[in-house]
Amino acid sequence: MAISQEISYRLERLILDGGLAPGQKIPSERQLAARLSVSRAVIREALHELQGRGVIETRHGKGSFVASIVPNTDAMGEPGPLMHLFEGHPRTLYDLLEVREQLEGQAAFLAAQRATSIDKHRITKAFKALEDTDPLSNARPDHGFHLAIVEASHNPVLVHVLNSLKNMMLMTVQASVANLNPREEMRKKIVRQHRQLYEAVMEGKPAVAQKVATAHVRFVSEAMRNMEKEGSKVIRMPVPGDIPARDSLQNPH
Amino acid sequence: MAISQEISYRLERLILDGGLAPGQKIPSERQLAARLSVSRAVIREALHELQGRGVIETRHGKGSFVASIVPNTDAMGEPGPLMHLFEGHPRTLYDLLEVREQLEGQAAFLAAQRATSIDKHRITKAFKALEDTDPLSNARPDHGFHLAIVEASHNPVLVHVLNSLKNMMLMTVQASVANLNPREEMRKKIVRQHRQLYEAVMEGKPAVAQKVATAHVRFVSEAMRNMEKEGSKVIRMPVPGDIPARDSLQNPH
DNA sequence: ATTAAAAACTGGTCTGACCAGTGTCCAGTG
DNA sequence: CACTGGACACTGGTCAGACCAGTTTTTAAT
Repeated sequence: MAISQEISYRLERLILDGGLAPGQKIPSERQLAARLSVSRAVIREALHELQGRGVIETRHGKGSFVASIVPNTDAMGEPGPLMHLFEGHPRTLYDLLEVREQLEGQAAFLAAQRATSIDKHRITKAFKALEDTDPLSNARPDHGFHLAIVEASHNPVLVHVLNSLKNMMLMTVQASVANLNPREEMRKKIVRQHRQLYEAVMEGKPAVAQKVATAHVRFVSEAMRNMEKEGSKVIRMPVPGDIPARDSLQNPH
Repeated sequence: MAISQEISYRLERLILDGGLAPGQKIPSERQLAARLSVSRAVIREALHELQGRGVIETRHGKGSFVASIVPNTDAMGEPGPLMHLFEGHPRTLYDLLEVREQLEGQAAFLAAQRATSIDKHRITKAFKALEDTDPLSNARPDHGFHLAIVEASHNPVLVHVLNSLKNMMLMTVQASVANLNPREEMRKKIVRQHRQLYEAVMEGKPAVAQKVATAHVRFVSEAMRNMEKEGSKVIRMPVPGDIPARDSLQNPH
């Protein structure tokens, strides 16, 4: 194996095993090169590898620093090996929505087909909560409504996959409702879509439910696209310097 | 932003957006350096970054190659977040196929819509391998054919999700082809379905491709259901120490 | 035609130089 | 005295050319 890779592994293990804390500065390239008796080039290559892996961040004139490790582990679903796809690639968001469009439609279809009276009760409850809520803070009800429908599909695999996708979205996007609702026309359209979806599921019309749900996701997706064109930042990228405050631990002056 | 990062970004977008297909060779470092008017060093740094991100693989003396998207990263021994769903619930297999039906259809749709000439070449190659193979041992070609189509969709999220589902299936089911092919009528039907799918994708008929792919999965699913009724064991419970070859995706050599 | 050596690729490493940001520290200024 | 400015000593970023080490292709001898 190449030297640069051995070094990148050694450094990564050093970091992950706790030898170096997030935000902490890594020795300079020249120091590492001297210390490990290799050229500066291989050090730089090793560091770039770690950089690509998100383990460190490098700032011109300052040095390289251990990146804050993904704060996962919370009750939410796995951060996933997919996360790296997002870094700097807004397009992936739309890939994601493209898939969601399909699955959300299927969920609606199955829900309309299989929902039991208990499911329907839950869906109704969630729907009313959605209607009664202040548009400004209705991210949670919105989620709850869709979740109720997905669960009514009685397909655990579907539930899991959609849940994963949603978690991935939450990590990259400001909640869509929070972005879209402020615009009155859009808000009204979304409310109508929700109502149509609700009714189709309750009345047991799978084909209609699927169509409405698919259209709903597509609508949201395109709305985001437009907003992006208008300059609003939809994607939230990891920005250097976004890893603040930890430096204070480090520089004793 | 540093030049090396701009380059790595450009290359990655090129790859994800379909300019370069998995397994394909990337121009040599010296060529890239000359073409982009930068030193070889920055090219190497950019490539190391992509390497760290798992986008490419480099082999001494041969060159750098686009990695099969979503190869592993979480691989090796991970039981997987979903595995617990299966324990003692054969039904989940059909839930899984239900979802796959939808996604495989979408993949076919997108592939028919977006496949580049390179994609088409790979698909054709996989298809011919499928036709030329002894039905008894054609689990791999079958997999390769479907994978080629999915990757031609140029939606990394879709690739990842389907790959996850497929891994789950491999852990629970004897490869469907191995079960189904012995029955001559079924084998013929499946071969015809494959051919239809192939032609629809190659001729750029998204709607047809989607329909055929969906029908194909459904057919396999129902065939399994029937076999189960007849007493054949389809489900294979996960056994410790089983964890079969996840590397099934890895290509090029 | 077969085979073995040679040449022409590929990536991997080294060296030493210079450019470009950042922070420090000290002299000269008000 | 406080303050500003600039030299200087860091940091990473880029460049050039050389050579080593695998791989493939071409060539030449059998």
